[in-house]
Amino acid sequence: MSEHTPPAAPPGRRERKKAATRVALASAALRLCSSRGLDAVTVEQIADAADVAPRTFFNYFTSKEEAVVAGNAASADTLLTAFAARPGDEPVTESLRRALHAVVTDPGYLDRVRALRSLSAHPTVVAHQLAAFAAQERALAEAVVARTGTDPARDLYPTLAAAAAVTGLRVAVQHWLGDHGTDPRAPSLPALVDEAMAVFDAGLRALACTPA
Amino acid sequence: MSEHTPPAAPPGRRERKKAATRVALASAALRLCSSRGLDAVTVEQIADAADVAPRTFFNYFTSKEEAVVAGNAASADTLLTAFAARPGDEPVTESLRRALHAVVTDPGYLDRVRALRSLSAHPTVVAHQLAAFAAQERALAEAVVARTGTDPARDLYPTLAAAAAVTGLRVAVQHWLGDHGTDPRAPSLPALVDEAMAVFDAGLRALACTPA
DNA sequence: GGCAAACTTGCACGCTCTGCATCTTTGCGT
DNA sequence: ACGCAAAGATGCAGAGCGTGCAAGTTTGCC
Repeated sequence: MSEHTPPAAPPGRRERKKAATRVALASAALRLCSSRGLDAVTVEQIADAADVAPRTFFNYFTSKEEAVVAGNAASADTLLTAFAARPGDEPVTESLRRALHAVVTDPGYLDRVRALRSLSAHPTVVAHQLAAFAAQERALAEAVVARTGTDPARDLYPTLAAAAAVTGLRVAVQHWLGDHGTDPRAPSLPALVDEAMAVFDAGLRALACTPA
Repeated sequence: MSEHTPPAAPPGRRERKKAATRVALASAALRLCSSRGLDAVTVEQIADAADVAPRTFFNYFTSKEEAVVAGNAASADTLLTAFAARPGDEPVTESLRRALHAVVTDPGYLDRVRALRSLSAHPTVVAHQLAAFAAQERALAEAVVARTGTDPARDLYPTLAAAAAVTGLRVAVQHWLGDHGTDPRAPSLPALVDEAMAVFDAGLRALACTPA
């Protein structure tokens, strides 16, 4: 997610090491858990794989589940960056659609989605995954507020737009993971995203025209 | 959620006791945690309040969080029942809107929402709350499938419609909880639900007309 | 070099959650 | 009514989780 630090500041060695440790823990967690199964992996094993003490794990994450879904922060960054890169006079829904495309066409994203798929049987993982989505949604809503100058406390629009985008992404990915392999000519992920966003497009444009 | 048991079967004493214990545990968990704070409450205290052994708690729920949000199953039932009660020739979006009204006008629902509000600072509770929403969404999608006869593996519509409804509910409640008390003439919860569903209405109707 | 802040690590402790064995209750047939 | 079998409740033990605390170690900076 977006830290409120100066983005132009070159991160020092300490920051880089911290980030590296975080990534190492998160990827080790995802790799181990998706291959062996969630409950067959202990925090100690994850810490060993990342070459830190077990105690250190809890300086970064409060639970296995949190570490497993931590990679979603990368998608959130992709989404926010891509949204911010769109021209300001473009309709918000179009910017959102393009930003979603940037996410789903990122090869790393698909790898993570596939790895997480095997863990979708674990309710706690799913729960934390949804929490990550919610965080992404909040950040996106803020970006929409910044773009449109609306007041989120008075206007439902930015929250709804962000929710629609994240929901579209979630439904598209869910559907894509579901019937894949069964149907050789199944729609592509970007096409599913388009289909989902098309549903929300008209309504959101209409709402955008009526700020209080 | 809907058990696949014959609905006309009168539940025996055993079933009734089980249901009573479940409710007792869930309400004790919500009451204790919302008043004292989540981490100030142990499973043992919840079990004591429900007058069962600590071990028994885990025969019903796998964690405190799950028990705290268990009351959402009631909302899910309200939603599904209200949706099923709508006439079959009514547009699905209209049925969904009415069903959502049935949920948010249920006084018990508002009590639970308010109680849960104080726990929204705990990431694990929020995560499980979102998981409950997702379960509600899945059940609703099945109901839409049954109503429309669409194929969820091929058609995005039922999943998207259910997701839109639950998202609308979530955004409306979230917004309603946010600026309440600050603005005396804030919109009512049903009005917010209407506003959210209005955004999704046109797009969903258009999609509904183009099944493969 | 040396200081202070930040990070890592080890330790201890209470709580969570599960598997297993046992006991009690419920449902049901005779 | 009796008794059996299934289902639930309970106790116990143990592995693992998650956190506060008090070190030790590294980093940034003057």
